[in-house]
Amino acid sequence: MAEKKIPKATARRLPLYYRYLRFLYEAGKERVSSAKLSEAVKVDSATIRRDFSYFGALGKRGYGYDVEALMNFFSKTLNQDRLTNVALIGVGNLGQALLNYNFRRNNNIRISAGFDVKDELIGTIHQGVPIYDINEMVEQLEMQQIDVAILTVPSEIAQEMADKLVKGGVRGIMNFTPIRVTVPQEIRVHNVDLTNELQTLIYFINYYQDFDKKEEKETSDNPLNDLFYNE
Amino acid sequence: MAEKKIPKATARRLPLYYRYLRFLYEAGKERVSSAKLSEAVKVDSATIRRDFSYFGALGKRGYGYDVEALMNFFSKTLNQDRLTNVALIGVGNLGQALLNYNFRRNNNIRISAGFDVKDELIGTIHQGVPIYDINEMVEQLEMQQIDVAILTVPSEIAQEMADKLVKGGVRGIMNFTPIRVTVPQEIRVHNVDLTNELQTLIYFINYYQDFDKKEEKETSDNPLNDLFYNE
DNA sequence: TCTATATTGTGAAAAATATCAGAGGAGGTA
DNA sequence: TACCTCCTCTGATATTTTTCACAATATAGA
Ligand SMILES: NC(=O)c1ccc[n+]([C@@H]2O[C@H](COP(=O)([O-])OP(=O)(O)OC[C@H]3O[C@@H](n4cnc5c(N)ncnc54)[C@H](O)[C@@H]3O)[C@@H](O)[C@H]2O)c1
Ligand SMILES: NC(=O)c1ccc[n+]([C@@H]2O[C@H](COP(=O)([O-])OP(=O)(O)OC[C@H]3O[C@@H](n4cnc5c(N)ncnc54)[C@H](O)[C@@H]3O)[C@@H](O)[C@H]2O)c1
Repeated sequence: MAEKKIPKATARRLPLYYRYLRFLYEAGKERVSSAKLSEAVKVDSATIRRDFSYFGALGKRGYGYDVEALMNFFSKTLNQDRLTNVALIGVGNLGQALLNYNFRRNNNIRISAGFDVKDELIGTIHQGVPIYDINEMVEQLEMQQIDVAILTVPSEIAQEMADKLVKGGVRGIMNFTPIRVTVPQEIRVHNVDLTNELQTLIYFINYYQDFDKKEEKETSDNPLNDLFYNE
Repeated sequence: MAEKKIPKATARRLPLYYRYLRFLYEAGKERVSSAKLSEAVKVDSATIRRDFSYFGALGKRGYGYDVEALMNFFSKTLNQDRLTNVALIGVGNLGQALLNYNFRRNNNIRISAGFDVKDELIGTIHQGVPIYDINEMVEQLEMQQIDVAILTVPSEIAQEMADKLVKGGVRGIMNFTPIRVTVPQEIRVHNVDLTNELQTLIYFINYYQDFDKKEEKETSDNPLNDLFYNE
């Protein structure tokens, strides 16, 4: 919290930079330029330099950035040294996929508890993660001091579950349901709206197709990967 | 499509508006104001009005918007009347979750073919969707005239698969791998980077506590308006 | 040491997006 | 009809984000 204001757009790209720096480090690379980084993450090199500059002068003119140092810097910035336990609410289709994956490649994120209503799930252990009765959720969240949750329940009960999460002291929710839940302002919700994402993609390819016919040139200077993340 | 330039930020919100309009319509509502819509989708009402205005004057002063008319308008705009077939590349953890879901609530999107290398999957039918050998992909994509693909393969082969998708004539890719693939400029890629998303969320709750975000409405008396979100 | 080369860091400008605020139209009421 | 309330539409403005472009400077090599 010591940093000054880091623009949100920048914050969203940090994990991306970090991931690639780790890759470079593991590949034995010692230095990297913003131009090289740009190729890999598909973000304009000027944007990368600007992003880095919010954290001070991390590079050397005429040289670039030291991979290990930069990686370590972002590791700290992104709390890579501290494990964040995450709760999974709704161990269905999507929930199980996430559970199996469990962010394996990251040392700092781990789903540590699942919650569901299904009897056949309650009490079992999936991938080393215990599944609890949803009725024990508030209690368990508090006991285990979990402050991030992934919401993968049917949309009908999304708001109800969000309320419970808040009661359980959660501070961040990654919401996969199509419902925009209402929570107190200090709670952050990131919506991952896959249907929306796909529909937008379809809209874009049709929109740009028609656009091409009319204004030939438009696409040529259009950077193609605008990272969509969903705000 | 006769529209002039629709801002990308606006385009990304269209499916959200459409979804809620459908909901209102099914609930028998005839009219809706930007303020009411704003509560549900958690987008500032001025932004909503501005978004709509790019498509012309869709509402009436002092009245609001006619739910059915607006819904139908967006239905056309979003190609809801035409089915878009989507290919699923990599029928693993995540792929199967998506396949089971298959965007059921949407009449215009359907995963119509899956591709994988696993012998036990090839030739089978999941949820009515045939799974083909990955080696037949280019051929099948062309034959079935598929132009959108969901990429859920191991990251190591993400680029290779993207190249094949391009060869198969796909115009849009929803990429779940952490790799930013390189494709010709006319191909659109939407990256859904779940790990990034979660790490960003954690970064936000640690560093942004509550700055930004203004006040929020905790209650909604209208049972229709249990639809909400944040950010 | 000097020079050529590479590449950062950052003011300034541009572009994109969000928000404010008020004129004015629409509908309801008496 | 007169009047009140609601709420869109939009010009103006604010904010955020991206990009340009170049002086500054570190390194490598002669
Ligand atoms: N699966 C996808 O590909 C996909 C895509 C887009 C959006 N979504 C959204 O993600 C959410 C989950 O989707 P899914 O396909 O995994 O659904 P699912 O039905 O497979 O899983 C939901 C899980 O929640 C559990 N559940 C039901 N009621 C509960 C309760 N009261 N408390 C706790 N758990 C409860 C169910 O037992 C089930 O295990 C849905 O809101 C869906 O709209 C999913
Ligand atoms: N599962 C998650 O929750 C999750 C979260 C974040 C990111 N991801 C990313 O999504 C992608 C898929 O994840 P997953 O968990 O579903 O992995 P997975 O291993 O379960 O599934 C991958 C599938 O791709 C198939 N495959 C392998 N090689 C192939 C080839 N050459 N051609 C065609 N198919 C091939 C495999 O047979 C398997 O069915 C990965 O890149 C992963 O990093 C997944």
